[in-house]
Amino acid sequence: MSEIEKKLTTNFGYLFEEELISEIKELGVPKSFKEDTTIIEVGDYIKSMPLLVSGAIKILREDEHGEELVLYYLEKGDTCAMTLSCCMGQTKSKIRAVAETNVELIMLPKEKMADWLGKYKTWQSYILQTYHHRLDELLEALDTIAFLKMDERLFKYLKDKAMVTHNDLLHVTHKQISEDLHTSRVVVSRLLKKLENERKIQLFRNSIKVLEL
DNA sequence: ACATTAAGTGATT
DNA sequence: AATCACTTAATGT
Repeated sequence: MSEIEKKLTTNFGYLFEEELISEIKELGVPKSFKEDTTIIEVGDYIKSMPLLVSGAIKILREDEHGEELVLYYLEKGDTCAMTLSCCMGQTKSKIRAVAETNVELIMLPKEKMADWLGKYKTWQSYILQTYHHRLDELLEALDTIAFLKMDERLFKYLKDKAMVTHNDLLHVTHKQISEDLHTSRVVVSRLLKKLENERKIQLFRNSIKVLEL
């Protein structure tokens, strides 16, 4: 049994019945992406659906000028709700997915999606749960942008990032953060300095340590 | 030694 | 919170 198959069993074994797991093993194509590589670009047509086996994926909204904004992260056991709607309809992706860490995926042929919905109860509830979960995350992202001030947004961003990477030391520059939050580098630098004075983080060149988790 | 990139800061809108 | 203009510090060639 391959490494990825083992991980599949550990991460999804309790979710799916054995039959479904073995179908996934048979039909799924393992794929991996290195940190910081783009997995899905805005406008891509989706031909298969990914199951996230390990690592974390950052989901971004992007406007026509390439200006971006982080929406939420996917972690192991998750799948992409955007892909689901793209697989069902024949629409293009409206989001960008970038590997936050090294990532292992299993790509499932989209033709099977509808089949499995009828065939496997566990699959059905997994898909519904995914939609539910994503809708929640999206609302949370909306609240963050609408109601939180920039300094709170920034601190939340850092905490989320530390959470999905399982590491309180973040390798990121002020410029990258400003792009993810869709603001300017100067603002990020100033607010980070403020957070450091409040003993919530520690600043280094090219990295930030989150103290209050 | 020089160029480039990251980060800090005052002033203005 | 954004932008400009400038400085300082670290890093690469």
